[in-house]
Amino acid sequence: MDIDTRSEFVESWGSMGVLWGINRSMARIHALLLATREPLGLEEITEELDMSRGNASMCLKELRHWGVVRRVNLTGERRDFYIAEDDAWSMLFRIASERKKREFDPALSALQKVLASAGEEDDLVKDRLEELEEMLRAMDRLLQRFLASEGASRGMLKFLSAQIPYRSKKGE
Amino acid sequence: MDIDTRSEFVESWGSMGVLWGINRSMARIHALLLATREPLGLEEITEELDMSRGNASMCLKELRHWGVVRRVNLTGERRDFYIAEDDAWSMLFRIASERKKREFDPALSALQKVLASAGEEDDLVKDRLEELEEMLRAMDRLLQRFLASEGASRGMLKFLSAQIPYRSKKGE
DNA sequence: ATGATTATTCAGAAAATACTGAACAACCAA
DNA sequence: TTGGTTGTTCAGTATTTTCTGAATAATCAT
Repeated sequence: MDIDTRSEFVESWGSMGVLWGINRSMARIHALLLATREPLGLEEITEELDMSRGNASMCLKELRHWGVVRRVNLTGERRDFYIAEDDAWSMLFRIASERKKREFDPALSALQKVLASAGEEDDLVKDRLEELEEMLRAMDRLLQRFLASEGASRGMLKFLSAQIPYRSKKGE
Repeated sequence: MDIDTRSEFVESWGSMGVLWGINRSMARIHALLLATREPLGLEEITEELDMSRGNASMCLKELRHWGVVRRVNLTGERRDFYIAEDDAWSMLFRIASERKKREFDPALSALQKVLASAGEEDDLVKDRLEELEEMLRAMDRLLQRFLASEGASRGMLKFLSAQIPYRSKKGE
């Protein structure tokens, strides 16, 4: 694959990462793995993306935690290698759910509390906040519809997992 | 309105602000104006939210720039006062559009370039990236449908803008 | 065991972001 | 004009976030 094109993709994906709340390094690593056929080792990643081992290691740990990246062992290789999981949806799905829970839902319920306590005399405020609540609920529905589509595009699991000749490792 | 409830709303809205990419101070000011019947002056805002005049002034400038807050003049008052615009949608609409343009669209086109340059031999990568592209386009459609609903909830423009024959005083 | 290789952690450095406050500007009234 | 009041700006500061790199841990071969 064209190397310039790939690095442009890596950087774009890095910028977009903030949209779903992951930092640039994580998103860049994820992009690199997505765009690469072969599993990559820490060495290759730090080299290609020009970042420290420590940072890369931490990012990979988190990416694995989100279920977005998997660690594999190649026969004859001592080092660890990493590949992107096949369903990129899961990243969005999990991270978005998490953020929704942490940031969205509290605001929604606070708003509903305000609404409940707004006396009838507060017409202006009440109308405005009702509109706001409607907006949040619209977002909620939209988000849910989006998240519900997770799994829709599964099924093309003709993926690396099996075909990479690898041996298992304890403590995985 | 219950003061505790209101401040809880202000803080929640502040946290949620980061979701659409505005900072805490801006979102808090916006929330305060949304939850308040009367127009507020700089003084009241800095006092209630405990922030500097400079910060509040800058935030209000930006909020006006996004078309989310309006400046009004009260008869007999020399100072400026501020109210939240009636259609809170516009905030999301404009900010989301902007972010989409800056962060989303470049990633999508970079991805499409990668796809175009991925040779047929790269089956694995290609499949994976096609799935990714599909995901981004799904988000695109969703975002567009959401943004298209702007205007749907207009029409309750029974608002402050002109009427305000008002006189506010410190120590309400 | 020892040494060689690779992985992880985390205290501190660096960078990015947000905020303050004082200087200045704009405005008004007398 | 002057003096008083309010608004805006921005250089510097504070805070938060991200990254580095050296220390440590883990693993493997011999």
